Amino acid sequence: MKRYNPTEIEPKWQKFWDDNATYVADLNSDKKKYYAMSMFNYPSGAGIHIGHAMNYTISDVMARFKRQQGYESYHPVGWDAFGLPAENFAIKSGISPQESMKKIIPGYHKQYKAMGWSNDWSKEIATHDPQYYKWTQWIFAEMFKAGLAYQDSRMQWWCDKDKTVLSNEQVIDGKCWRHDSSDDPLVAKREIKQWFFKITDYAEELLEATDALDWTDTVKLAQKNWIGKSQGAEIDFVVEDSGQKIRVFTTRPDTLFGATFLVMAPEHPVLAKLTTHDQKQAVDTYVTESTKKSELERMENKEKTGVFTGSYAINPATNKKVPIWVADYVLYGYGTGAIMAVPAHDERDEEFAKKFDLPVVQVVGDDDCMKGSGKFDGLDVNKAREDIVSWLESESVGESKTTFKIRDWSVSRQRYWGAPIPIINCPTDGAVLVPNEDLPVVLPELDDFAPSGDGRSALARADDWLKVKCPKCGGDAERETDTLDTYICSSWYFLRYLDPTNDEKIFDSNIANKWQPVDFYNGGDHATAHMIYARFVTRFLHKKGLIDNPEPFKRFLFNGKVTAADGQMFSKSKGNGVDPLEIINSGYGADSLRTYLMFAAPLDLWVRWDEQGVPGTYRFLNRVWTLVQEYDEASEGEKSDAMLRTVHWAIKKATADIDDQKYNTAIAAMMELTNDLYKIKVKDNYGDRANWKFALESLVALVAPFAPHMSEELWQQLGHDTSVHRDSWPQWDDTYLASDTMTIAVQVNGKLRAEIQVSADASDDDIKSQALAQDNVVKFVGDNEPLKVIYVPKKLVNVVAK
RNA sequence: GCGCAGGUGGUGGAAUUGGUAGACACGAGAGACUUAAAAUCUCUUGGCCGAAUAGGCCGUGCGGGUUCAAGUCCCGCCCCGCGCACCA
Repeated sequence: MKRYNPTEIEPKWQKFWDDNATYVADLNSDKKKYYAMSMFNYPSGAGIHIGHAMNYTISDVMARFKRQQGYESYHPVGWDAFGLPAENFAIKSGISPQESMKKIIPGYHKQYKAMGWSNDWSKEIATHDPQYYKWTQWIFAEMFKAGLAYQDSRMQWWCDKDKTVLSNEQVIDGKCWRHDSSDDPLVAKREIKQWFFKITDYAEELLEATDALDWTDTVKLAQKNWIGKSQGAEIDFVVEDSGQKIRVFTTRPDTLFGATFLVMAPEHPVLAKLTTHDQKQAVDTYVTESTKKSELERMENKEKTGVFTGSYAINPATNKKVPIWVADYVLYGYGTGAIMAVPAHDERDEEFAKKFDLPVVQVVGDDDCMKGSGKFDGLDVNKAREDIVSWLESESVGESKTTFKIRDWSVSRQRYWGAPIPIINCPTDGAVLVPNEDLPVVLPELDDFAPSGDGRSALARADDWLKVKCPKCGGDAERETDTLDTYICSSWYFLRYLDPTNDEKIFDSNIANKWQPVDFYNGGDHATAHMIYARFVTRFLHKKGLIDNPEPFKRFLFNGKVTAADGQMFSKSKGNGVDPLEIINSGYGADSLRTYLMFAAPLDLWVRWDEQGVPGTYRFLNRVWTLVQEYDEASEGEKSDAMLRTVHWAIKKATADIDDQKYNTAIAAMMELTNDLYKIKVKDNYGDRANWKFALESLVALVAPFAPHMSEELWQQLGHDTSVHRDSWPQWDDTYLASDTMTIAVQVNGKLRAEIQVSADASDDDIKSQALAQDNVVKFVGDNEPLKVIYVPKKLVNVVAK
């Protein structure tokens, strides 16, 4: 008997699938989900593509496997794209993941090398995909034409390790998203001129559309919080003497009469103007110190700090003088960067007022009605809010205003890799778009990829590439040296996948509309950034009339991750990671690992790594294997249909569970089926060839999404010459699930006292009287007449007695 | 602080959404095979009483409640985890 040996089987089928990629991906099959799961035949799929992400090893594993498979490089779009959803797209579009991977692989390693990363794969030479860059650049160009891409100089997060700016979304706990280990530095802010996408223009509609999404509430809420809409008013305070206006944003215009001082952010541009001579030194010192502090330090220090500017403004409602302070608890990036402080009705202002002994004036009573607010006294706060805003507007000292927390998306990166921004900077014409016919702008080959040190990328040194003629005036000009955030690439790859070879346009709308939106998108760690960007770009393309549906993903599941046994995240610096390759190569194989990761817990739960887990699923796969081997060696014998009931039950259960993304219970059903078949084969010794063939084929096909290699091998052994991954999903037949008898639980006062077997067509009364006749029921009911007998059809009888 | 999701055996987790709690697996124990071990196969495994695969009592974080019936619903606590966090 042949033994189960993953080390031998897995490479064999990997090669087979590589050679027959389009054959495996069958567009016409309606077994989408099944395909989606089983398609990805790289062993790395164990860790990544079929569920729980082993978070820290993603890059390494991908790179190593790409190299094993003969690919020279990979890209984040790559691993995003290779996930479950990507397989979906690959299938829908009729191309294989391998094929799509070849399409979408811009360079990466060169930059890593430049960063001094030590991974051996960084030695590899990068390749770029001009086609993919071309359409990413085209999106930039269209955004630019629509006024949605603009350049601005502002303070921006800066990662010293990558020598690049980061978006707000890429800063996690004060650290760069790529460098977030304990030994990595905190990021700081720098003033840099860079490109932005005006995602704020879409804030309102992104927010409004969020509720209708069929996503989990947690993720929807994260999106809403990130967009962070607040309604309120902007109000002008005039500085005494100078006449300078200071505009503040508040969500509580009703408390205007209680505004007893103003607070400005240290970065506020008019601050210097209104600081008095006496206070100048104190203010300057404070501003310098607080800008030096990282935002994280500012947040950690909850103790309020601040300095008086020496100036006063007039509260437009009370006409009273209120002092103007500077304090870093006011954020320059939000609202107007200045606030009216109402210590009576705002905790933070109250804290500040207490510390610096500033006046507190109550303007809302316990009854939620206004007081001390002149003609607005007695009004309900909600009414007062409206009335005060109308009054402000009529007096031209303020207006109703809605503010969002979300900022424009910073898309410039000072990295070598990534699609170059298709802009030419001309001394006379300014920023000029590279004409469409000149796209793509391809990265030049360089020997040294380190950033140029002046805040620009390595591209600044590529003279031949850099120096060009202005498309408008023909004069000498230079290319933009920033490249685009790779998040842009991952914001639309799912659309390109549908039509990956189109040279004419970004994708064909008819094809895209046929498949969009994505039915089921499974990812990790993408509750905000990626999901908001992808929604934004899709909406933009929708507005351009390229795609009907403005939302990219119908369902989104944020899968859990595997953590170390102590619950901590895997991390390189802690050295507590688990390398999927080690497990695979130690003889258990990728199939066992994949199956374990799916079996350990529901997909959205985080699981702790358990060393015993993979041996467990290996044992299960081994049992499946053995069944097929023994069947092969057994000979014709007695007829038997003992296995059919359990087979049909398992097909039904597993199919429903997989549809529901309940992979753990689907696998449990397959294990039950296997255990049952073991018991049956002892009795009939595989005598009924036809029934056993059906049973084993069904089992193998069910297991295939989780253990694609082994199933393929067994499928061939069972006499097929087509792939198990092609239209093999078994059908169940309900007639085998019907039973002549059923088991009814019998309770007395809700406690289980007996079980009875009754025929399936027994009448309710019959069942009730049988239940009442049980010895144990009689014992507990006693002599008294039962008060009530409840029969829950096909389940239980509950006798209510005194 | 705000929000979200949870709390079930020694462990990971099941439970058709109000209907037999603990599926399946890990771990543990026993047996078969073996010179032996590993592998494999079979059985046992929530706690307590009991010879029992007779039956009983207790049991889903804690305290109350609704119901014929509560892991599931309601009220009040406690504890872990995650996300956001000086957003005016």
